[in-house]
Amino acid sequence: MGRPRTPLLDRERITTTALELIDEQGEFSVPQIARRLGVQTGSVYHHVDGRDGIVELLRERVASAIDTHTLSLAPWDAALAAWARSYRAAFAAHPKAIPLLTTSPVRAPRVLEQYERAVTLLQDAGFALPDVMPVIIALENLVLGSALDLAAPEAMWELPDDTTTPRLAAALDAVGEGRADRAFELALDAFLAHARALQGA
Amino acid sequence: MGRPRTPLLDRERITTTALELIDEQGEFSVPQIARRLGVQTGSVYHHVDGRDGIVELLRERVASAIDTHTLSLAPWDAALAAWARSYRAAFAAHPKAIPLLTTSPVRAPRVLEQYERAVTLLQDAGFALPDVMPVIIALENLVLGSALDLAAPEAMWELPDDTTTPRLAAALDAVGEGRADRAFELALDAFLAHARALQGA
DNA sequence: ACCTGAACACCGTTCAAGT
DNA sequence: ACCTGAACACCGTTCAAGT
Repeated sequence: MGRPRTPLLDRERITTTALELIDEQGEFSVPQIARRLGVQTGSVYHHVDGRDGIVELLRERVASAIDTHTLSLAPWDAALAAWARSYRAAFAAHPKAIPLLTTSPVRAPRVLEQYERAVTLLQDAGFALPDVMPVIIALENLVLGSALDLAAPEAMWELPDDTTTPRLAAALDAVGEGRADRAFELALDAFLAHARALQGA
Repeated sequence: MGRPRTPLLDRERITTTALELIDEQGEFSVPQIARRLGVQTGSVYHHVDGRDGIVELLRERVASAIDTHTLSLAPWDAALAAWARSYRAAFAAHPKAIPLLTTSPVRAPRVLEQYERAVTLLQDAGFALPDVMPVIIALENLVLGSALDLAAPEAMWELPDDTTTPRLAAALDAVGEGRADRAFELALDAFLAHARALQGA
């Protein structure tokens, strides 16, 4: 067949298809993507830096849903809280992708820019320079840890047998639905209170 | 050859070999394990419930390093703090295994028992039942999020170009070595302070 | 019960050949 | 530059055959 008049593939469509596959089945493979797009497996490699490259594109795609406007809010603690919620919501929109995206470092420029702005926010708010990154990383840990919890909703705490862990079962029953959300909000509250204390010192 | 007088394989050695492979290269495969143990690939399946079963064994192995004695400490907040540190340290001992272990639910009895004890600890300390699980899950999120940060040490924040994110680069320089540890301790402090406040209410 | 040896479907990646 | 078609090494899993 050779080169088509107009390209059959592009990074955009490859990323979209990969995300669809993940949303449906929790996984994706290069042959699966090619099949959906009616193309040979090898063709995908002309647009993308291997399977890892596709994961990187997914990271950027998911992160693009984070509302960067949040970092312009005032005061600074409201900005941080809104950013964290939006960050978590972006990942929560694709729960099955979370394991894939949280395991390797952030390189996407779009994401790094957000960290740059967060640093500025905290410096302007009067945080000591050595405190800035620990605060941001602690918040990120909180978001990602909570996102992991979201990734395995009920399964995460599906007990094999109530009789071996009766207290755990009772405690789980007492929380019910918004379990993951409540844990996140609790941790976020804790974090913000501590950050405020740190700002003064 | 048929059945040997004394078994060539057991779950213990399979788990150990898988963990060795992960520590060395960040991955493992069933054929690799078999090769190291001088055995055919298929033989492994006589002792283990597939590749996923090996991951489950790894989860239990790593979790077995958590010091359960910590949950007997007093007062309750000291117990929680020590438990969290030991939990994190157990994962930190095998950083390359973290992505594999944090992505799926906890089923190992050994781990569930610890949660049972944590529930008891908090109930005895006077926490309202609906508050118990959010507190524990928030702490777990903190531990796992921080463990993920440990999994990709320098790589996590290796900036491609200081000029595009100068403030981020400066803030990172200002923290240096104990970056991940400081973020964890900061988040843990925040969490404990908030938990103490919650206990009264 | 436990191991071999072979098989199967699937994967990631590369590459000459075509336009 | 972009796609095909075929190839390669590797993977997870199963299973008859042997002891």
